Amino acid sequence: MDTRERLIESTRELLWERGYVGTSPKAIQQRSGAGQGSMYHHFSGKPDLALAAIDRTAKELRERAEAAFAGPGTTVERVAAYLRRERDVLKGCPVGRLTQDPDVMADPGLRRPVEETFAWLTGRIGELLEEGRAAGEFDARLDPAATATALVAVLQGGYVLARAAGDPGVFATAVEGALGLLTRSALF
Amino acid sequence: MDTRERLIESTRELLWERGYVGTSPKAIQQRSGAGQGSMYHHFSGKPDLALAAIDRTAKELRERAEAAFAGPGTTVERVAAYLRRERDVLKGCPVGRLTQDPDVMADPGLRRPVEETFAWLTGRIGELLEEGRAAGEFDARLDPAATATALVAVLQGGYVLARAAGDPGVFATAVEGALGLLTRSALF
DNA sequence: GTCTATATGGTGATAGAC
DNA sequence: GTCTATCACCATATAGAC
Repeated sequence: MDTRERLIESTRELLWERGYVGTSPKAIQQRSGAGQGSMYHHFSGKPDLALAAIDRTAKELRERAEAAFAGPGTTVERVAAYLRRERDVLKGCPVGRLTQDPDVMADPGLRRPVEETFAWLTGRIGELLEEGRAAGEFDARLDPAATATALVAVLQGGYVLARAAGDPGVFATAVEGALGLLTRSALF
Repeated sequence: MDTRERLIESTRELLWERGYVGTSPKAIQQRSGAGQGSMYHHFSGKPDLALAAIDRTAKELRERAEAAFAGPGTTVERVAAYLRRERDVLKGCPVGRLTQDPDVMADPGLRRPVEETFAWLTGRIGELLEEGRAAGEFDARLDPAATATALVAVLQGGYVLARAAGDPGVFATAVEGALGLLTRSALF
């Protein structure tokens, strides 16, 4: 892995662990093993490096979601597979945590990938639920878009509650609670 | 409002807006109009002041929730009233945002009120749903505790999605999506 | 590409006068 | 109780040699 690559990967880790405000160029240099001059040669500064890191993290989230959605089963089963996917729960969502970072939200360039990621994810799950509704997989009175938004919110909130409790099981409980509601409505 | 009080209130605002890592003693002094010496006279330092602020914010959240739960209607209606309560959506949850702050989670004293708040809220909603189930308000196969966890997660995740989108409407959509699921299951 | 030197301002506090 | 002085260190770079 070359220096530029190590800088991006170290920044991704630090943004996940400490957020944008809590991540200093010095910390990035130390973790990546790159020097001051090296970092400013490859990137114009902290925002530029953070953008490269955030873009990659957002892309990765999207690819993992697509992989789960492409699996076998009914549409509801594929959505459930994504919700139940293995996760580093106590570390939180590497994209969702950025919404709490005032300096990220204040910078349109840094904010865009965050906004796009959730718009895409919610829209994609909404499409799947729409298909499921058309196939008669659950109560036709449910609004696919609103239900999709609620499911993505359960994931993001599940991270919050699990971190508060210091227990990854809380995330799983939230997901199963939501799937229980969706499944009950599937048995109408 | 005396100096001590202004220090606590200013810290509450700053923790909400910028988090613990993003809030400096200097910023607190400027917002409160208190001097350096004044702040260190009333509090031993940043963690001590943050604890006073977090405790008060947690207490407030609890009181507002109790007020909604004590309203009229069936238990499901009272839970719905809490979920739909007016909120400063784009500012996020003043307690939930602290779970993303590594320095808060690393300090047991600061972390305790956060942990207790969510344990209490989830447990309280679980009790209400348990009552509702006993009263036949919804599908008896639903697990009240898991459903309560999912509902609280929808709130916390709703804040995240609304901030990502820059649109408070997304929070409302998530809540209505979740209530739609709960209501459909009430019509079993 | 990478290094070291240098710079301005912020962070989180302590000391002691008033 | 509040103020000013002082401090050691960190944040976020820029400059220019190698």
